Amino acid sequence: MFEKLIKYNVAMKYKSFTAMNCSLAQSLEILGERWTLLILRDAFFGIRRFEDFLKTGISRNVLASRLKRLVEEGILEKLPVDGKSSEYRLTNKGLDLQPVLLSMTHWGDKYLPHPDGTRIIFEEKATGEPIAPMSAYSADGRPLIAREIRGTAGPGAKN
Amino acid sequence: MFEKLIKYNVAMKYKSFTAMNCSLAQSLEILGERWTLLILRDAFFGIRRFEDFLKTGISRNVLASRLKRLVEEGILEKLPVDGKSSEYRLTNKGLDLQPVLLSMTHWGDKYLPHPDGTRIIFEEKATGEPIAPMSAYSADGRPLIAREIRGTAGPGAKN
DNA sequence: GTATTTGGGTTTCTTCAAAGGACTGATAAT
DNA sequence: ATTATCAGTCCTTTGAAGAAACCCAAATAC
Repeated sequence: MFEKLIKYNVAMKYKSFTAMNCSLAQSLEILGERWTLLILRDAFFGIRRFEDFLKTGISRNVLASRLKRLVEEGILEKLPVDGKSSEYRLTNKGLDLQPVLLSMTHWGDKYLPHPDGTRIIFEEKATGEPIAPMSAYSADGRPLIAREIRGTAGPGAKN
Repeated sequence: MFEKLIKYNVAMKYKSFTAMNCSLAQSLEILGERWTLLILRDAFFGIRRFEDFLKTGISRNVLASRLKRLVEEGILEKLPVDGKSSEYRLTNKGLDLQPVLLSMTHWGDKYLPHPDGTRIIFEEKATGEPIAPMSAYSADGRPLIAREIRGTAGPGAKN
């Protein structure tokens, strides 16, 4: 009689992607919430404080909820600073999201451009040269386009 | 008197990212809606029909709304098939999203793995070799980690 | 040639999440 | 002791997701 309540209502939320057994779905379960990737973008640009993340335009309650989740997932770490406030910093897991952010940014640069030109140029610190546009590469370093790649089931594929 | 209606209610939705003048925000305005990237994943795996996209678990009304948007944005094209049904296919603009999907998938492979191993292996059709993990590269082809890259204002930066 | 199925949606209803503003509590500065 | 700052929480309103029912045109079955 209460099965439905117990099974569905305990933590009822938007339909979860985790049952999909697809790494993209697993990633989107965390990264796909509204504002999350923009918060991470800010983190990559050096933002660390709650009040500074707010300036992006997110509301306080949503920011609090996203930061909590990102800390739980080990993407950000929360560090207390002189008793009063605290800082959020990217972990290595978070830093490894840079290809995700760069891919989306480059795609936006190409297809949804600003009339005056590129908004932000990503360059190698050491040389000052712009980085290459994000692309897939073969194991031996040749750029690959979509049609040259196929997906095949690996050991963790749906059984 | 009707200004508010006209300005805000015509296409009132969640707070838009388009005013941010950031290519990532522009991309997320389209790609950041729930289910959108999973629909595109399916499209990359060859799904083309409404009823087949449904099998991912999305509900009909949301699927209809996402497909409509993706067609409007030129990411998918809708082609009539023998009078009755129709097909959705990736355009070049859509195919260019592969780095986005691969980056998220590789990150998920690494940090949210299936206990049995990789779920889907992406390989080069011509050689059968797995592709390289997604990474940023310098203009001359050296892989770059997050800390080696910085963003600087380009001509389209906020004025 | 009418009846049924199929593909591709739309409508309606309920529930959940985002937006936004007010409020809180703990530390720090005056 | 009073005010300001930082980092949240709480509350209300509104929009979007989920689910199921309904719709309609074309094809197919009988």
